[in-house]
Amino acid sequence: MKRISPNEAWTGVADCLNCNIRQSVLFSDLSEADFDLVHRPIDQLTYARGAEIYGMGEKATSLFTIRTGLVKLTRFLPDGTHRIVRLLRKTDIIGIESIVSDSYSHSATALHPTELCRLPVGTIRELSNSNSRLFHELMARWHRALSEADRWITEFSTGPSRDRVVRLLLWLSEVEPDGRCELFSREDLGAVLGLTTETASRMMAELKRQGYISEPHTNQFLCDIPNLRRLVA
Amino acid sequence: MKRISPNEAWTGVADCLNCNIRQSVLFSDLSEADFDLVHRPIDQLTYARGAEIYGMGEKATSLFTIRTGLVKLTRFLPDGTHRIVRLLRKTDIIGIESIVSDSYSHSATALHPTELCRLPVGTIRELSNSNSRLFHELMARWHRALSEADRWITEFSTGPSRDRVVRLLLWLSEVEPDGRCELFSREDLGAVLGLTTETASRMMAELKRQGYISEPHTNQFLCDIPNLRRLVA
DNA sequence: CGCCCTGTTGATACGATTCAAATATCGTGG
DNA sequence: CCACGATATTTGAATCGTATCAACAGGGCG
Repeated sequence: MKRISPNEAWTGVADCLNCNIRQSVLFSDLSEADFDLVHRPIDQLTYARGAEIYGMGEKATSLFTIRTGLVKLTRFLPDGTHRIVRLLRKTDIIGIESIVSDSYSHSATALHPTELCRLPVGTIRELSNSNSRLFHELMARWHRALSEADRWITEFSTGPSRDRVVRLLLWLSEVEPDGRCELFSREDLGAVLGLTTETASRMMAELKRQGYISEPHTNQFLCDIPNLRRLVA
Repeated sequence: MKRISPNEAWTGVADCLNCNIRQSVLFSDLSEADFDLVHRPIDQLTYARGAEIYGMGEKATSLFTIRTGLVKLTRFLPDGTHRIVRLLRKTDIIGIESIVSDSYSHSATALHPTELCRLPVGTIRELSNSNSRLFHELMARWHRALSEADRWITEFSTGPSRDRVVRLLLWLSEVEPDGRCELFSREDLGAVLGLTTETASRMMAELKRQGYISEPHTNQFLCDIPNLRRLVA
């Protein structure tokens, strides 16, 4: 439940012009001249599993591009309960609300070891005034975020627990080859799907027994995608 | 279940300069000169209860500002089930995805009699190139939409059915004075909260019996806001 | 080695769904 | 304006699924 001593490390200044995920990144359309306008350096940071990137309500000063890893966004309700409202991975942006809001809307925590680029919001604001492509790219990001939120509602918050688990496995497999997918704690799994830890665990165990998934290493699963798909068709 | 012959009516060309919700509208910051750039007229439309405004997957050509009424956005799953993913009301925008997407992400249907202004997406795209305030306003709208989606996940898709119903009643009361709130069918209520029609109905009946809400007219409720709040604190 | 944390499993209680029936409401045409 | 049929809502009883509480197994770490 409680996660203490999160751990974060600075790993260098980003070289955006030679970024290896450049084509899917916020700055993909920027010219070399545009980069001259970026005065403050863009830092690269590494977070360990469980490390908090920012907290809900904290002053929002930066947005982040995920280079590798998996990040959860958590929201807390007044009654003390909480729910994971999104999972973000390579090339996704977290903290995009900093452009238009003073504070972060969620807590962001690394679920897997994660590398980020930190973009000071001032930089983004300046660039987006002069660069309409960046603006369009930003809009597309908002759209993507909203689409994911909608999927969360329809796929991860609706229907019986087994279907929700299956849909999440399929979602996690989307970006990895041959049905590989890396999971995380049963507690977080429950918080994604609006289920208890025990139910999440039971469903995973049952899928394993029925041969839909196997677990070569801890939390490294192999999914029988076609049959899983059939389960939730 | 089935709603046929939805009904829509053109009620005039909008006079944006003298709009009575101008301060909360997308064009609030536009100058008179900006409006000269708006070549195509902005139509005002009226929709009856149950009328479809656009369908999921349809070619997205316009976005709409809600002047009065209540609109549901529905998403359909491959297995045939559906879920209402957002409710939108006065000053909200629907179809904002048309700016960056070819097709609408949801079906939009009027739950109450509804008046809209239809803004051709071309107009928005042109204006947002030259007008950085419109830019910023658009971003703020995306942010608002995303925040609402997050509320949907945490408040309307999590926890026991009674709490979900109560949270929705509080949400509906937010924009109306003294705990008034206008509801809609139990079926839609269920589709908002991820519950069956029967469960939604039972919860409403129980809240009524316990005195938390009363129903002076059909689907016109009076809510005891402080005590309802206490229920979900 | 033993402790703590996470995950798994079991038994039971509770809550939501399902199916069915009765009642209320709405819209329409007489 | 009322009566009728269609539709929506409410209620009931049985079933099913999930939460809860509790116990236990396994792995990692001091």
